[in-house]
Amino acid sequence: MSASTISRALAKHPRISVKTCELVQKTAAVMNYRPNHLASNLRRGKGKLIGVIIPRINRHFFSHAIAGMEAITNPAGYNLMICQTNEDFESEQQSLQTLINNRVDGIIVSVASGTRTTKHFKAAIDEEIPLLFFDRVMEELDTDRVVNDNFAGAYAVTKHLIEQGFHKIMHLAGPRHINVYKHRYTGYLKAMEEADLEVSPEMVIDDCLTRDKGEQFAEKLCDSGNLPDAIFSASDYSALGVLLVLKKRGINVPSDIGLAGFANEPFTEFLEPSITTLEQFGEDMGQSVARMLIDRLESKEEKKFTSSVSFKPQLIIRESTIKNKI
Amino acid sequence: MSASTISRALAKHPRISVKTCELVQKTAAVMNYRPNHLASNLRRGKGKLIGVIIPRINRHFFSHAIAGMEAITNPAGYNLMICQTNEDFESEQQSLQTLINNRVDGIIVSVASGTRTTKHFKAAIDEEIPLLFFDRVMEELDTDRVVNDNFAGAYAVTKHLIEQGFHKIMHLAGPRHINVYKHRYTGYLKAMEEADLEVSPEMVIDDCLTRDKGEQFAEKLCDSGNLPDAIFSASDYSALGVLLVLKKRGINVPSDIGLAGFANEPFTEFLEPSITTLEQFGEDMGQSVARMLIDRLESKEEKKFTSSVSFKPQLIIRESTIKNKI
DNA sequence: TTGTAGGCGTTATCAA
DNA sequence: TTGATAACGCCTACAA
Repeated sequence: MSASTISRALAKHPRISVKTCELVQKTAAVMNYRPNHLASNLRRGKGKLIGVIIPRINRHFFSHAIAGMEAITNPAGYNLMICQTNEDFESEQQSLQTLINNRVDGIIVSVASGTRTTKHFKAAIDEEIPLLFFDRVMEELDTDRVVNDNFAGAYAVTKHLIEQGFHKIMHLAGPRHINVYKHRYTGYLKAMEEADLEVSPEMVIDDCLTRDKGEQFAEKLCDSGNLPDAIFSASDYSALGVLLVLKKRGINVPSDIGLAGFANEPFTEFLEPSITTLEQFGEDMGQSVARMLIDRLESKEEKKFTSSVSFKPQLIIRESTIKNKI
Repeated sequence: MSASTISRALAKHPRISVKTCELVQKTAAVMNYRPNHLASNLRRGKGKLIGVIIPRINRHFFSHAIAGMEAITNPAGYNLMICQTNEDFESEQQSLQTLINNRVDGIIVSVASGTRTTKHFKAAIDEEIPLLFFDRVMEELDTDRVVNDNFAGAYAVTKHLIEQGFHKIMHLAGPRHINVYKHRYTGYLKAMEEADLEVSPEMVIDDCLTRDKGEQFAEKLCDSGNLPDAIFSASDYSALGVLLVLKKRGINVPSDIGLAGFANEPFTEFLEPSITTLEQFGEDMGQSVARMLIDRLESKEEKKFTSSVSFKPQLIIRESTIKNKI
């Protein structure tokens, strides 16, 4: 029997008799045949490789996202090539080149905070390598994407704070050129506006996403003596920093000041008080984006439109925002 | 100029003139030549692929380990193919087959807790695929490995507890057929023995590694009314479970009972009291094992002996074991 | 429905 | 020191 017949039988090609097909499959199993992916890859010019560019592998959200992607890509025969940018633009640019040189089948990107231009992504687009964004997107580019509805999340938590009786609510923000932080900001604004609460410029603190930054901010805030009713931080880490300083200073959360974060980092559950935050379903999002890419890669007709999936973060209400214990 | 000359020039083959070599390099750069890894892989019969089998990607320790491995393998041109076992033996066996079928260059394994036999690893050894163990090893197999010195870690923390005046110290243990938990157990035993402290069988609780198990254990313990002086858990998660129950029951840590965990999970720092534990340097360990594998793959002469690196966990003393605050 | 033949890009071997 | 050739194993256009 010729190699081509076998190849076709194994690939379940339609123009092959059922009998032959079954015979081949059985014989292949018996003689423990394993197709050589390397040869197949060369022939097809594709490596069954998916590139992933993320800020950091070992953050809670991203490690869960990777787990989700692997869960989809591995059984489908694709490998992941994972690159970390550490939020650095140069590194992102370089990772992209590496992936292109490796002839990856597709690229999933979560943009570094240092990135402000889309030029480097053109290289992938020029090579006709499908480019998908995950969580952190370049909104100017019309590509497949899986994101969080950060606006809804921020809106929900701010509204919750307001309903709890907090009125002067400050916001610890991230760089506004990143969709994620922009939307957390606008969601906050929207909720405040709807409640007729004023947001003066000094109520929004820029570039305050880390524990250190949160601590510095809280120290200054306490020194000023002019406390808000509550603080909604775009990051659990800066919320952590704030809480630690407030506790040190003897300011009670939530009775003196409410506090909420974003991302449901594991530690938020165990702080005292536990911190209200938003769960982001990283694993599901990872699965979703991987499925989206594989669909695009394996669908017969070229897809002419882009898909966009948005996950709604889940508000997790904890002690730090429940003003009046029952 | 012939393809072979160019190939040799690019590979810096010794039998090629310096002039030609330079010319080729320059020309390649000018015309933006990118070698096709796929073809090279086929020819060499190797895919520059490293398989990784771990219990779970998204655990703190393992996600850091992966980050460390990527940091080494990526620049060296290797990709990682990551498989999760979820501690299940079947899944481990299957992952191993998948990796072998993918013609990986080498395999790094952290054994699932469900695994009790080494038979399935023979397949990799038969195929002459280098097999390395990471953290969780099969001690019967003589392979390259990178591990924690769990004995030293457990010994150190137990000794610390004893020095703090805790004498009746219980141990929450994991499955003894896994080196990691066996050594945490024996390290504990050794420290107790050296201090002439008795360890009766009921002082060692088997299969108590999760938050749930820790809670169940603590409930029973409290009901019994017979509290030890301290508890050393082989897992931060069961230590967490214990702490939550003790707090609920109004038992003070550390003044009523001391508590220590293992692995320095991020939440241990923020619990109240913060928990004494051991840091495992996952990222460094990941780098180390990746380097070890690449060395083996790329060294000219076949290595005839196996390497073993042991990292010493760092004792991190926190509130949960400081009996007398100053 | 099946077989034949050629080529994907690289590299090892042999010959020049 | 360089060039020609073959082969890695699979896939597909074309022929039968």
